[in-house]
This record gives sequence, structure tokens and C-alpha cells, in this order.
Amino acid sequence: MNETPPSLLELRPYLLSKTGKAARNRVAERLAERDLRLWHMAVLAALVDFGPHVQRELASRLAIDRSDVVKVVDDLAVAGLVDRARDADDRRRVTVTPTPASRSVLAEIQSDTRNVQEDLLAPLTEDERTQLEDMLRRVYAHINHEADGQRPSR
Amino acid sequence: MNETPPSLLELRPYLLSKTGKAARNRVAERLAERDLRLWHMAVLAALVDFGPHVQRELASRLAIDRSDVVKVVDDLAVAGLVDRARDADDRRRVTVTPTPASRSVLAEIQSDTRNVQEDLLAPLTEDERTQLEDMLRRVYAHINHEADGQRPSR
DNA sequence: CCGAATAATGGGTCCACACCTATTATTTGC
DNA sequence: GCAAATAATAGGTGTGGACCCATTATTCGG
Repeated sequence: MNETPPSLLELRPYLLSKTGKAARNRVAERLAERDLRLWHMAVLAALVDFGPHVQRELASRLAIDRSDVVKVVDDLAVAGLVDRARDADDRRRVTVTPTPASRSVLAEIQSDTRNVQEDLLAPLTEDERTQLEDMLRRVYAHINHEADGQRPSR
Repeated sequence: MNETPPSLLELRPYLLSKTGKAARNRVAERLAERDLRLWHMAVLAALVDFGPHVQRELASRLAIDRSDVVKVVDDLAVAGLVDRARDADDRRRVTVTPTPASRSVLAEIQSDTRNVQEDLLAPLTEDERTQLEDMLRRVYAHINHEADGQRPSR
């Protein structure tokens, strides 16, 4: 009686969407314990991986509206997870820099996320997980590429 | 410069969530052309696959709040995609029945969704898509099973 | 040097979704 | 027969996310 309609399950976008949402929710739960949301994680990752960014750069790298970047960065600054500083060369710009706390918090988040993964992908073997990742990376690259073509660098 | 932070890409839940969201959005776009949303599709699928349901059954099958079922069914009824009728045996219940229109609209939606799939999964070979589906089905079953254990049949 | 472009920001809107409560009609169990 | 349980329903709430516009400060281009 609680069986999912086969008409839905045979639709791969539906499966992707459902499992994706489950993944999203679980990660979000962990982040919430630290009063963070997904964008906070993304911004931290960008800063730790690529170093300081001007806000405009964060917006374009993460494909997020620039006015939303402001809010996310603001939260992070209040939490002491980033430093903001006016650019000396171009005083319109604000450079966002990771702090030591960024790195450690990001590391913790990553570890949380790996736990989520362990739970979520439990039915898959190690090989399958790698395969899944490989496929998803390609799909991800594909959709990002498409998006770039359509939205000409807002 | 627009490269996604590797710290994120190495997290499989992140990849799942992102690709899932892309899938979700694209399907939702197509549905929107018919003034439908995802839940409408799910309800139609349940009705066409398993026949008439009492609303309570829809809620439990689809894991949606029963008060939300009312609204979704209401929309579908207005659009002529379902019939509602008080159950003669138990007049508290309302039985929701698919109409001929249900079947054809669901078929169209499925075809739309297959187009979305074609687009979304373009980088994957046919074999890989099958593999992906297989893995996602297992993950989906796994998370549903977990959810059942936790939420005792609301 | 002045007008146009650019960066950040504040202050919104809108949407889908999840969730919750109270009420009404009806049925069931004792 | 009556209290408790059940089904549907109306009418909320809160949240995250996406998006949009006007304003201010600053720089750039001609």
C-alpha cells in the first residue's frame, strides 16, 4: 500500500530529484546544528579552495545572486568565519578572506557530510559509489556548461 | 575562475543534491506549462498506477501531509484530472478516481520528463544510465525504508 | 571633468514545500 | 447511546531559495 507509483520510479529525473532532495536535507540538518545553510558551506569551500574572493567573484563562481552573497557573507562574518576588507586598489570592492576558523569548520562540515554519505549510500558498494560519483560529476559539468551558455555572465 | 570548489565536488551528497535539484527544476518547468507542480504529478501517477485512492491513502503512499493532499487533489479536480466522491460505506472518506484525462496528461508528463532526461543525462551512455537508475533505485528504497522506520505511519 | 559603468548593499517579492491546528462530519468501540 | 477515534478540510505558519530593484560609493572612459 505504501509502494511508490512505478510510473514515477521509472523516471530517472524523478529518482535523481528524490535522492538529491534526501541528500540535501540531510546535509542541511547537519549544517543547521552549526547555524549554517548550504550557501554558507559553498562560500567557505570556495574561499578555502581558491583563497580570498571579491564578492562579485563568489557570486559568479557559485552562480548565486550578488545580493544574496552579501547576506551569506554577512552571516559568516558575524560568526567569525570570514574577514571582510575594502580593497585598497578599488574601494568599491570588498575582499572576503577565510579565517583559520573557516578551515576547521569546513573540515568538520566535510566530515559530517561524509557521514551523511555513509548513511545515504549504504546500499552501494565502494566501487559503485565511485562510479556514481563519476557519472554525477559528468552530469554536473554538463548542466553547468549549459547554464553558462544560456546566462551570459550576469 | 568559475570553477566549482573541489571541496564541494568531492562530496557525493553535494553532487547528488545539485544534480537532483537540476532534475527537479527542469521537470517542474515542464509541469508549470500545464499549471501543475510535482505533487500533482505524483498524485496522478499513484492514481493511474494503483487506481482510486481514499485521500488518506494518497497521503501515506506519497509521504505527504494529509492537509496538503486536499489542496493538490482540489487543484486536480478543478482541472478535471480527477473525480472526487464521498465513499458510500464510510461517508467521512473521499475517494479520488482518475479520469481519462488523467491518463493522457500523465502520459504527456512522462514524455516531457523523458525529454528532460535526454537532456540531463546526455553525457552518459545508455548502459551508464541504466546503471545510474539501478543505483538510485536502491538508494531510494533505502531512504524510504529508513523513513518508514522512523515515522510510524502518520 | 563629468557621465556611464561597476561593486556592494538594503530591502523587498514570490514560490514551493513542510508542517501544524482547529473544526466538522461520520463511524466505531465499549 | 455516547465518548473516542478517524477523515477531510480550512486556514494558517515558517523556511530556504531565487530573484529583483533602488541607492550609494567609487572608478573608468572619453
